[in-house]
Amino acid sequence: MTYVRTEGPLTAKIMLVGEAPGEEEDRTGKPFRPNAPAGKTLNQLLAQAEITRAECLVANVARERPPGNKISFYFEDKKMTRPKPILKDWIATLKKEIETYKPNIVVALGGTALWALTGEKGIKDKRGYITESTLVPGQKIIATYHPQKVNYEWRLGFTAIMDLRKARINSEGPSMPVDSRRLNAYPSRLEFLEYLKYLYFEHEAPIALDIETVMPGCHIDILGIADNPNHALSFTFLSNKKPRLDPAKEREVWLWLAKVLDKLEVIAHNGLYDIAVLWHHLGILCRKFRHDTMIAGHVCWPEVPRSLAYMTSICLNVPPWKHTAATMPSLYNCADAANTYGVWEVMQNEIDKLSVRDTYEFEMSQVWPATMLQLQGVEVDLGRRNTIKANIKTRIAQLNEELTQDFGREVNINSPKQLQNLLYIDMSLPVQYKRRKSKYDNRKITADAEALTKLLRTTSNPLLKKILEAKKLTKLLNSFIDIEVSPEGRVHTSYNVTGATMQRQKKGLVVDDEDQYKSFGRWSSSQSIILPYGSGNLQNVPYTARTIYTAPKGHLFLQADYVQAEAVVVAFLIGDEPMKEMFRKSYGLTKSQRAENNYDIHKLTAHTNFGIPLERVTEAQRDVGKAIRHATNYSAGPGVLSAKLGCSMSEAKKLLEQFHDTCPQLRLWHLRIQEELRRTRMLTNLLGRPHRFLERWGDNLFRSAYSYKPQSTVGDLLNKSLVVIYNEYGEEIHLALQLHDAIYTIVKEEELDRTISLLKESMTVPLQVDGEEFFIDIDFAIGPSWGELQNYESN
DNA sequence: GATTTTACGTA
DNA sequence: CGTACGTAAAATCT
Repeated sequence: MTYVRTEGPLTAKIMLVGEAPGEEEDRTGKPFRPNAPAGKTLNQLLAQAEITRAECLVANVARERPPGNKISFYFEDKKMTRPKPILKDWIATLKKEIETYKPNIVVALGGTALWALTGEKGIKDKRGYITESTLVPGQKIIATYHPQKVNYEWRLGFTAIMDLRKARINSEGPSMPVDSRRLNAYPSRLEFLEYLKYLYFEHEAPIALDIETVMPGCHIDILGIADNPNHALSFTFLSNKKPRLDPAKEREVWLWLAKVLDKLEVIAHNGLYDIAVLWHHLGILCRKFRHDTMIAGHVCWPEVPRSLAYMTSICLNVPPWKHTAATMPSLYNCADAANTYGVWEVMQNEIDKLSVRDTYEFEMSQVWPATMLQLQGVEVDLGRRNTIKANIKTRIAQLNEELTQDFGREVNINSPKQLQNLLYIDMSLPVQYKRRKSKYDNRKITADAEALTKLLRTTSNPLLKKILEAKKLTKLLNSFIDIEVSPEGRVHTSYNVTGATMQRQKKGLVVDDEDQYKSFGRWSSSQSIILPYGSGNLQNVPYTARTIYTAPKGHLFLQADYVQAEAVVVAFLIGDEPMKEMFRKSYGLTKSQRAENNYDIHKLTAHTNFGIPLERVTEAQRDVGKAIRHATNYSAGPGVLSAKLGCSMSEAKKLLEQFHDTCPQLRLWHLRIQEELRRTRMLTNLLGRPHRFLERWGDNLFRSAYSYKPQSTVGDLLNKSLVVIYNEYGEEIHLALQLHDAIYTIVKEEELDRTISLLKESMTVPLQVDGEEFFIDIDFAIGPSWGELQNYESN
């Protein structure tokens, strides 16, 4: 084993510390070799951060390559907190090197280096902030992701580059950055009142607002305001969930706050939450909420985390503070407010630099209908709900009883493990594997619905049919029928304008959630933490469960949905003339008129694919057309198609080839998308929303990119209409739900036709591809509940 | 008790 | 080698 020495000029301002040598490092005795993956990536990241590697000291914590490149080898315990003696020695060496060479800043590359320098774990939360080392007290450090982690998760490269830039900026001297913020976390009531009066009478610029809330119910316990990035006050209303002030005195504070919020423009981070709570609990309308840093983050960097802690690490040079949430909540809140202000100033520039102001304002305008929909909720017909619930329960019990008889014992079919054992061991059925995302992934045994369906098809075993039915009903019951409703008999959902959920309840606290953060401009829907009633997500309720949502007496559920929206966009984007022709001809026709004329995209696909005259395409052939169209639009493979159609792989392959022969435009368009990506890694949808893709160059990136323009155009189109309906006709149109390409309203029967014409007018928005204008048709359907909608053709 | 995995609902 | 989203129950970890 070669000892890998620290490399670079001894007078370096920046010292980079990695984890351990790899194969190439072991061979050459030098750290981060450019011909090894991690070294290559490190060099790329440094170049982008404008750091000259030759001017840096480069070291590793461990000086010899561990077996299998596994750093855990050097630890006594699995959690990697107790180093073995050899690692202790190396850390002592590192300490000595830092003390001797005195770099201005040490960059910890990855979790192991962070731990060695500070004793702390959790690179994701600790990265991006300038802190002091505990290994060498007084030594300035910053942590970022290890280059090898960036290799595995390419999108982290953006973050690593930003962190390295911060390191460069902080490398001019050894001293810690000056923190000039004045955070007043414990003002007296009079002091806070004075501050509110000052804001009301003298302050003119926007203020940043942040609230902390306690569960259950999201009552405000702390409220912070910043009037600039360096000055904030936080006032505590509740301690141990009890008011600190007597009601009259507390009311005075809220009254002044309401006056301030009525006068000054407000900046917030995920202000959707704050304004909903202020309105719901206090009746305070934050009418000048104009700026949101989370929305700014989403618009500027759609594939990057959007929590305040993350954005602050990228935008500002302030100390970390999120760890103070539990111990010093008011100071934490105060820093939240100040940092929100600071991030906002930076993002203002970024918005203009990236020319995304229109998209930003567009997302801001969605805040109001989203808030209204969350607080309003949807009524549940409890009588109906209970009937359905009882019926499903009876059927499940019956099926379970039969299955127990059939198996000769009790089997929990909702347990993947038990079901697999039953199918593949007890019943000796052929083992089914999950479709892999990549051929390099391991094959995984599965007993999911797709596997069961396939087994049912090949073996015709009636047990499988029962299992499928029981599983489906259990899901329906647990997720969508057996739900808790509010005392008012309603359910609520939180619509997330920036796509993925950003906050959720954890141990009673509201925390940021950063697991997923990619969004193409469509809203997501999740459990409202203010009004936690219902199944949470209202965008995935199955048709059978929708019947429990009924319109009040004398009212109807009205659905307005864009017809074949994504397919229309695809047709015009790829320049498929027969498809465009069909959509042009059918535009403005009613559903029945389209049917009479065989204006049907899937029939058309079957027609071009099999050469069958349009009017002679059978239902079965149409289904094949539909499956092919679906598969090809999103560049799915033959595996998906064969599963969908229940045909063999070779048949599916043939169908796909046939499709591409008759519709070469699609593949050409895919190539054009690749070319567009190659130039700037940016795609812009038909409504001007840009999206910068951060994933590694390859098929996954391409597939994601192919779906971007159609999906996000339709999402934006619908939200654009929704905002118009809310702003222009909010008083007379009762909006109920948003479902990506459909808007649901509740109407009085006598106002049906007028509402339809207003909706039609608001939803008719022109789109353009290469100067050619087109529209997407709108269909209407009505019914007594969300689940019983019938096509409605008004005059 | 907390976190991860598996499965599954919608567009 | 569809994508995107959120949630429930089981499995697994600590």
